[in-house]
Amino acid sequence: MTETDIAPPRRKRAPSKRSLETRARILDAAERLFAQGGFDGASMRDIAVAADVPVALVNFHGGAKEALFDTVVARRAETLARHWLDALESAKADHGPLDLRAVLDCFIRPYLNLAATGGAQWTAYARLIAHVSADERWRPISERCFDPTVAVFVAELIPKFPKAETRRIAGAFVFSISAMLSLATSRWRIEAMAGDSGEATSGLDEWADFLIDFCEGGFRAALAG
Amino acid sequence: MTETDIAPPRRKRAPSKRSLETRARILDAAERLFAQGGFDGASMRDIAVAADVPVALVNFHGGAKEALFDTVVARRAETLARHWLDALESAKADHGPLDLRAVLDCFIRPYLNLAATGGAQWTAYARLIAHVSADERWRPISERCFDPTVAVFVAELIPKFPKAETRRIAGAFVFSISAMLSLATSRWRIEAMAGDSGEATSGLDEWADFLIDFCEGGFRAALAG
DNA sequence: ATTATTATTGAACGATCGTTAAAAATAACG
DNA sequence: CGTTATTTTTAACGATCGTTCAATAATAAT
Repeated sequence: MTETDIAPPRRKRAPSKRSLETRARILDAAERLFAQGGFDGASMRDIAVAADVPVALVNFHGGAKEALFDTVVARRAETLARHWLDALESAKADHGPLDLRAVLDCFIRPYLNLAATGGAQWTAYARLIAHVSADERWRPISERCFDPTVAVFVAELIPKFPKAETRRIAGAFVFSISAMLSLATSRWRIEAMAGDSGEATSGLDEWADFLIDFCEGGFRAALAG
Repeated sequence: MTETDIAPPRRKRAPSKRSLETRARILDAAERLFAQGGFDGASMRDIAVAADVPVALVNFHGGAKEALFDTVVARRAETLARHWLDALESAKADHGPLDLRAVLDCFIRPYLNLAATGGAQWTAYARLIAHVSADERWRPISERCFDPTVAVFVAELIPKFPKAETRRIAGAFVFSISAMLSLATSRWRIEAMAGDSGEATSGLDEWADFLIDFCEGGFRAALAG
């Protein structure tokens, strides 16, 4: 029982509708700005301006800055995890035991779909995850919000490579995750590297298929035998 | 001829040896702290303390903060590029025309080698590159310092996939780069995901081979046909 | 409608930020 | 050595940072 285990303050009344809207507006603004500039790149005042509220309200609804960051990341984590796990379960229900590609598909496609077609907030959240994933400082958040789901997928892959060490399967999955995040956060880089040539712009599904091809081939080649 | 094209101030005397040492100490400290916390995560005062100099000296030797960041990134860029291109040329000289794996090897291994065995400063620099690569804000630096070399490698790969669009080859290379950076910056994540099991820790070369296997397989699978 | 609780506001706190200016010290050159 | 350019130091500037507090307004509960 450390000092951090303080009991949450007891509420005596339900929060008003307006208050909930304000809170949501603040969290949305924080999500957008944190996604854009990371934790240090967004200030509480920037967030307040973006949410169109006085600065003190950000502290009131979000707590201290680190707590706000934590709240913003955690807010959609469960929904995203459910998307991931639902994809896994419904794929199993539809096609029986899953092969490697199907497992990768269940991880990559829901994320890219939400990032591209889930609205501006999910687009921001997808970028935010990249920040959390890149900075060791947020490892506790990662462990709490994402690692459990990732562990499910890794566990799903282990029996498919009976001769491979778990460490390597996890490594290949980390490679896949980083490639996935790079696709969501820096497609501009890819398009730029291909030159200004007017090649037809690819859609989401095309890139998703391409990425899944890449990861599947990577898994097979790196864990063969 | 814009206002930014100001002529560099003419020197009338050679810089002293002590001054060069101080400058190097400052750039080294900035490199370490920028690598750790990114541009916004490191303050000029932190850098000054780490370099054991007064704050004003950081400005004197490094200029404004953005210029300092730029200088730090550019400082080792040429050396790294030469490592990359030398690997390419000497591999060609030794084995004639290179296959896919050899090209990937020439890109991945020099980077990982420098990151792991090039000393603390190169380890920091390897992490710094990940920051530059992840933040669109530093795209000009990327374009100037790294994109030319990357373009050489992509050009080397194009004839190996005559039926593939350049955009896709570039995409697969970006996937490979992000996986490579993730290996240099977050091996802790991989080791953590594999569980606390006491599996023997892998060395650099083992992980490098593994990553190259992964990328080669990814390229072949994604660009097949 | 009254009251108790929550939400919002405006202002301010101390700390730290990047940057600059002017002396003081150091090193290079004639 | 004496002179001059360069480097280092010390101190301070204004701006912005995260956070807090006392007030006022708004709202749910009685």
